[in-house]
Amino acid sequence: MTDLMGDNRDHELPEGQLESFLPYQLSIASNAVSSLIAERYHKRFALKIPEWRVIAVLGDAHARGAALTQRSLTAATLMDKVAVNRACKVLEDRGLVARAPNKDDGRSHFLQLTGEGRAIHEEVMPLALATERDLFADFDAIEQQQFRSLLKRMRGRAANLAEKTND
Amino acid sequence: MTDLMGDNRDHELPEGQLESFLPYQLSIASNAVSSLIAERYHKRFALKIPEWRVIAVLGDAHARGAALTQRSLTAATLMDKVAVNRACKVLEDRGLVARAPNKDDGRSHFLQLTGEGRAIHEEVMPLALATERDLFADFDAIEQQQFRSLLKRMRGRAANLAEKTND
DNA sequence: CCGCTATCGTTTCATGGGAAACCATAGTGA
DNA sequence: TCACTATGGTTTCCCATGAAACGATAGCGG
Repeated sequence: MTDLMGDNRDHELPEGQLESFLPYQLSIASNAVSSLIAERYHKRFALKIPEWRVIAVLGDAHARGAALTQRSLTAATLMDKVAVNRACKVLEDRGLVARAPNKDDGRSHFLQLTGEGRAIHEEVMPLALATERDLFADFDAIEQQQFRSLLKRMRGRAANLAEKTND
Repeated sequence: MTDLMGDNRDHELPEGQLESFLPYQLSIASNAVSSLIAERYHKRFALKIPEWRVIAVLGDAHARGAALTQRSLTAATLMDKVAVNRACKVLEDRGLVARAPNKDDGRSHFLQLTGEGRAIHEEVMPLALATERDLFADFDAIEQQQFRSLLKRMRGRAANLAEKTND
């Protein structure tokens, strides 16, 4: 029973409950994926994930002819308003987004991609999609759809439980 | 009530690509779950997730009559060695973990739960499992298994891609 | 018009967590 | 035995992140 003291070769894989605990599995999977993404974007475009998200949303908005405030970016990306603000500032300094005055509300501006910003967007999205394809390489179509669906349900479930617990 | 005057095209829900981008879905799902867990543990036991993980692994080790070094905890939890060290220090200060000298290696110690630590472990694990059940409440057995399996494959895939990219 | 409150955006502050530096001990080869 | 390197653990430093405080403007009710 206490053989470990004598033979203290602590081999890996404790095979404990932690390994099979879902939030743990979810967390490490998410971390692994996020790290991969962050590394690729940083390496090729010097963009962090929050900045990339803003570009993705603004690019999409531009395609629909819309301009967004930071507020709507916050809603669209599910990021903190501070994170959005910082990302926008960085992108503005790099000349990838421009602010236009909002005549209806002096507190905010409308943000949109500049020409250069759109060029980056055009380059960045294929990399995103390629990475997604890489990740899904050994998933068939049904598994992909299931995975997305399960993630969405899990997220809704967690949010639901949180708001109940939260007093 | 904050319905911003019709002209304002502010409420467009992100019909965009971001919503359907897998790493995004994974990230927000993971965040939602982690937040829920963190809140519950913090509220009831004043434990943070790293500390909880260490307790889980040490409790499991104890059940097998094993004592672990920080090194093996690092391997078992996939956390940074600094994170492990900090968690251990906190748990030691709270009297939940004790260090025993490692006669074979003067640099490290064997860590194990104290009586009080085991008591916490006994309380904490049911909460973990209950939370997991809550999260899986509307998943049937097959979906649960699929979800775990898909997460594991995705994680392996990401790790694999990362090590290739990284030079 | 005048307060009062709510909201957008920005700045400031505190905290968490990782990278790298550091110390002590172990292992190795001459 | 004596260097030299490797490793477990600890400390230090830095950056990312979110909460709270803040300033400015908007909206609302007198």
